[in-house]
Amino acid sequence: MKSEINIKSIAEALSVSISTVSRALQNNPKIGLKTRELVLEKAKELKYVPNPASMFLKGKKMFVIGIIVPALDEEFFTKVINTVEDFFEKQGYQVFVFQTRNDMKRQDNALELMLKYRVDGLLVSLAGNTTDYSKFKKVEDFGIPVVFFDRVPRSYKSHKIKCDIQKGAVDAIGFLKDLNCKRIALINGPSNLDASDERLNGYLLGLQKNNIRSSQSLIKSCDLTKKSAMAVMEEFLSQENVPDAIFGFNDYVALYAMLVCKKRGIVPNQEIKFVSYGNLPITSLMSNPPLASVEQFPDKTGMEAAQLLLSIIDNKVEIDDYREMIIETKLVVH
Amino acid sequence: MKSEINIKSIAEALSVSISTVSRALQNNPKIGLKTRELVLEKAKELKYVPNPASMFLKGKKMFVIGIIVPALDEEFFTKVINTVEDFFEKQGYQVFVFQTRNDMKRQDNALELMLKYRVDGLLVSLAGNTTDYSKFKKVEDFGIPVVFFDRVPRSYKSHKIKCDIQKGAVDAIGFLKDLNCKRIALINGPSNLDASDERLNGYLLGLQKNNIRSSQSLIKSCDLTKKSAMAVMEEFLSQENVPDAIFGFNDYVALYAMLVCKKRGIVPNQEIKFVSYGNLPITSLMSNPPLASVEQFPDKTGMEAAQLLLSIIDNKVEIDDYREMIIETKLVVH
DNA sequence: TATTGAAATGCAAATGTTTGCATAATTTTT
DNA sequence: AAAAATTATGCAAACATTTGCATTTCAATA
Repeated sequence: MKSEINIKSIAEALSVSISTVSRALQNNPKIGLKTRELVLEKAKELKYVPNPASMFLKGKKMFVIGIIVPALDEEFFTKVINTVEDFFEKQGYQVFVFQTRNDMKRQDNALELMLKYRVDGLLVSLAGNTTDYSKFKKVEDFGIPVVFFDRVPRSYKSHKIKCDIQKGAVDAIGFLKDLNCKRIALINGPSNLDASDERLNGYLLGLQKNNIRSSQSLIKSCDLTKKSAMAVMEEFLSQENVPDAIFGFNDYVALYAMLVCKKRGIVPNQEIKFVSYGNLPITSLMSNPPLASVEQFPDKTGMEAAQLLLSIIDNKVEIDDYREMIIETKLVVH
Repeated sequence: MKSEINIKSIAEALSVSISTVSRALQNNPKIGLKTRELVLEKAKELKYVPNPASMFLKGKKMFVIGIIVPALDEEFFTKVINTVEDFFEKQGYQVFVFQTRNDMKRQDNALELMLKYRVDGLLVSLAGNTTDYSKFKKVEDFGIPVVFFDRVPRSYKSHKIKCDIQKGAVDAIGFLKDLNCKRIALINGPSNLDASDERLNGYLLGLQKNNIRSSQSLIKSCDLTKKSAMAVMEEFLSQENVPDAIFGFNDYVALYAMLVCKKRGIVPNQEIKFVSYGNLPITSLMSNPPLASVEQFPDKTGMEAAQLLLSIIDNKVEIDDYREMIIETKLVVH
């Protein structure tokens, strides 16, 4: 009901055939210059907007990429998005964004939308509570390639670009050991995240390598919200075995934990040292950022994921020739 | 070429007519229960995905809303996005996001995409360098309603939800006056932004109301990047007339300016007081946040914009019965 | 002038789905 | 048992555009 101008309207207004109009609009050289100009002019005059239906009917490419992230208010993801956009724009694609806010239902809806809009490819960082991958299967069965990045599925077979979380953890623990920390606590993320598992493993491995005894009382999880992270920190400060270092799931968690210290008059990074993941620019605004943070290179992650996706779209890599890539991490000391 | 499964495949597989399949998939009660179940089962088995072409051909609603913002890494916009999503999800719509990164060309591309995908409505916060509104005209002529929020066009007629920037500035200056500040500097945004004009006007009005003489040397602009904001602050500190207060375009600008102070050993908010716009949660993580910040209520902005857009979509408000709304601001002292 | 060749344009089929109308099958009523 | 009412299914047109093939138009050549 929106606009009733179609190529037929233009054809009638100019007394030419529909095919002539169609070809003129595509700048087909078979159409004479005069006719072509007339058509283009009339199209503008009538405010013609092509109906995408035929694109879908004829199975044409849409030149659109979808990117699904857990959250838009995490700097890591916006950095990835920017890189992906820059890359695909150069290739003539547009990128649109969808956030799941860590909800699988929203994620599934997003996948249906991508299917409906026939995107040419999909980059995904998983919602935290993803338990069922059938929608991803559906998308891929349909022929739309999916590349996971950062928060990648544990067992589901697919293309994956992830960073070496474990090595980052080992480095971080080593750094704290050198500062003579002995009671290093981990504020981890939710247990259903693969990323949490890897942090825990890296943390334990790091302790082991540095001959530090691990303790159940120094390992706690939060759901990554401010409230939850602060509550966990309160627990640490209230218990008998008070940590002398905090290893945060990411910079935000560390910053939230620091807030609790400040509230209690404890100056961060003195009695209690902080390290975390992300090395996000936001920390550069703080007077007391974490002493060190594991850089995860969102630019590189985004670039690798985008390049892999394009290769699959261009049939240079088979859609089911699943590739995995590990992005190196680096502990950055501030 | 992606998937060749259509309702015809299902119809043939079950030896029923295409119309029966179509109706069964729509849960049309005219179709017998057994048939319906058979069809649904077969559809799943064959991994049928409906072709959106017919939606477009028949002019059906897509139940999709687009939202275009200048940047995803500004907390204000992600908050608006969250609110808009929550609202529209309840109404059965999906929301997809596009960022322009303050580039009009990207914005125009995004508008073409919205047209191509036939979104039911559009929420837009303008790219900084928007000079030409013809693409917006095109979208609206086509019948897709557009509601601008926060960064709204100055002269282009449209639906607009914006906040009372000027009053915020006057309040902020009053606050600084009470702290005995006499040389209040403004670090404004780029001059092509309407939001910059309003801040300047509010700033000047505030000075006037408080009997403070304005000075050209206390007004500078940056392009909102960290580098640019810090450069401006350097200038202020190097010039003869050193400010005793900084009024920042937003919290980020103020935080960047504070970094310069710290680098020079000046403790922020002592010799030089800071106030800004946004009252963003991020400032709560700082040990020295701006003394006060003008809250712009992203939730309210998003909600009002979403509600207005829905009213237009539902034909409760005519698309060209342009509404404007001013969201009150509030100076929040930390 | 007739013939050839090229350029410009038109016809009609094809694409996937919905839907009003028609028909067929079944059940209910007389 | 026949007629009427109900239920289930099918036919075919409609939607906007593209495109292979056919046709027309016109200019150039023989």
